[in-house]
Amino acid sequence: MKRRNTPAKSTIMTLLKSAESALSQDMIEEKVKGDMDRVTIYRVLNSFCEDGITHKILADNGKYYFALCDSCNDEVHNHDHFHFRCTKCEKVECLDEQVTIKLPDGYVMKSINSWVTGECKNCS
Amino acid sequence: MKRRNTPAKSTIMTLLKSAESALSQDMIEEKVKGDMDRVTIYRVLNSFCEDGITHKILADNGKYYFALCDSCNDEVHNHDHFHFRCTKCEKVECLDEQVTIKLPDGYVMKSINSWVTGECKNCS
DNA sequence: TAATTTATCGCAACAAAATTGCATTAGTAA
DNA sequence: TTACTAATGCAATTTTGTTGCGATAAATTA
Ligand SMILES: [Mn+2]
Ligand SMILES: [Mn+2]
Ligand SMILES: [Zn+2]
Ligand SMILES: [Zn+2]
Repeated sequence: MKRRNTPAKSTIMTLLKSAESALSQDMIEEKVKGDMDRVTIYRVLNSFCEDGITHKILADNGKYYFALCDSCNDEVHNHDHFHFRCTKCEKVECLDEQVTIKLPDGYVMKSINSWVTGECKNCS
Repeated sequence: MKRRNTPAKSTIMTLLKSAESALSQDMIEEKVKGDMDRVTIYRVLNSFCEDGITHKILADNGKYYFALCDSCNDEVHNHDHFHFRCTKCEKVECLDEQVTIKLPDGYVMKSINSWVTGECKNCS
């Protein structure tokens, strides 16, 4: 299954690159409304994730946010940092601060998903 | 809007009380299957949350989990601890460890939602 | 450049989860 | 008992995401 470059992919990729924050499914859908089909957006985003170009994170509002992978390698996505979601402007960003936790004996950690909700520095 | 005591509410409340862990929407639905309508379950759970009797937390598997509020009072719900979800037995539990984070200047925290996924001490 | 291959697209249909509207039932207080 | 209306069950609807399939077009080859 060889990938092909298409207008749909370029458009979405440009959106993700120009976004200073992670974009949710419906934010993307809103921005490209009319230009491409709903299904195409889903498929493009999924293919990006499959290819390790983006990752999706589930926020505490129930929505998936997509972001370009930066310091991730092909195999390992590293997101053990806090994510911040602003309830005013709805922007999502990765915070520098790493999540640290000491689990009780016998517990094995596979992944972490930590969200802080509030107001960002532009909105507070 | 005065609340009333009904069989549906008692049933669900009993389930929550007897559960040693938080229950997801569909776990509850499974247990009361046939006894009451799906819609009623949704409405009962929502009313519990509105009244501050329970809180719901969105897990990183996309499901909502409901738990009785323990050390919360009417106004303030305090859940700034890590939640653990076991991928084998699917149990969800609140960990003792508090989440600590120092936000960058200008950021205001409203709430925290932190999940660790892995294997619990019974399953590892 | 033209033909070939098949990834991708758009559209319709489908599916699952949750919500809403409304007529009926039943909890509560007078 | 009666009156009031919260709560319920059921159907319809909304929301979100998936699947199937014929048409389109990106990439490769001739
Ligand atoms: Mn990544
Ligand atoms: Mn609570
Ligand atoms: Zn903001
Ligand atoms: Zn377990």
